[in-house]
Amino acid sequence: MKEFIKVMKALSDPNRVKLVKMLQKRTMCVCEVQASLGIAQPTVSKHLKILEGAGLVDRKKEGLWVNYSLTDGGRSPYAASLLGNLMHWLADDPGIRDLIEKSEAIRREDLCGTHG
Amino acid sequence: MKEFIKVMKALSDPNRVKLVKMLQKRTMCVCEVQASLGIAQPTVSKHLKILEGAGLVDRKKEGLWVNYSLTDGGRSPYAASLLGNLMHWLADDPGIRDLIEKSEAIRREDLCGTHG
DNA sequence: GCACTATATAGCCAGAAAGCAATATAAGGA
DNA sequence: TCCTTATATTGCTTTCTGGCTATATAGTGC
Repeated sequence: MKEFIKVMKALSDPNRVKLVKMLQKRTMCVCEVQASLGIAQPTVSKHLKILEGAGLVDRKKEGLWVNYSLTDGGRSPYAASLLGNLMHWLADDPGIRDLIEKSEAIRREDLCGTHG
Repeated sequence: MKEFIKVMKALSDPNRVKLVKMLQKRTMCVCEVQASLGIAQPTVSKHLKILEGAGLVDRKKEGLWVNYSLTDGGRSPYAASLLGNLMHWLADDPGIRDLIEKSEAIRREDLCGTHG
């Protein structure tokens, strides 16, 4: 039950759902998410932690950056099923459409210092 | 998006999930739910209203009683899908098992005045 | 109309959750 | 080592949520 509630709660926040929808398109680092959603960086980190705790998202540290991507759902059947449904759900939502379009134009190189 | 969030929020509370699992077995009135979950009657009404608002539950007034049942999901594809999944999800959860067993022994006639 | 009963609503409180600014951590390059 | 940078954590404030008691509403039967 606890696992189930964790997944549902994780997907009960608009910003976290948007995050999942963006990660369907590509792996993203924190600063890219921050720029896309227009919220503060610590808030993004918090959201990502909640998604990770629910088994919806994986983190992979690469140099200074941390790359987040959707899980394969292996850790939680609830997460797996919801992620599957979310592949098509909200695809026609205007807010999501705009966000995806916007997020696809965002590159970490343009946001952060000239690291690469 | 709003519709989706409403469904997810509705299913983010343990008592509401338990309620759905009980309604899978049979239609129930408020006082039966109250006795099963062991929470106050107004709290039950509030939960049912949230589930109804998300398109997960239907209400049908019959005399003094109000009978609640699961919807066919026609009002919301999100509700439909989640209700479908919840038919098997949590079936083996010990807490749910006990609750279902307990709730099946509860009859409105034993709870309320000798109305019938 | 009046009494009774099942449910809904209103009002309140404690705890959870989402947001931010400030600070700490960790990794890379000089 | 020291500086810079990307992310995480801390601490705080505000809003939302779940619970309760008390009261209102809506049927039923006299």
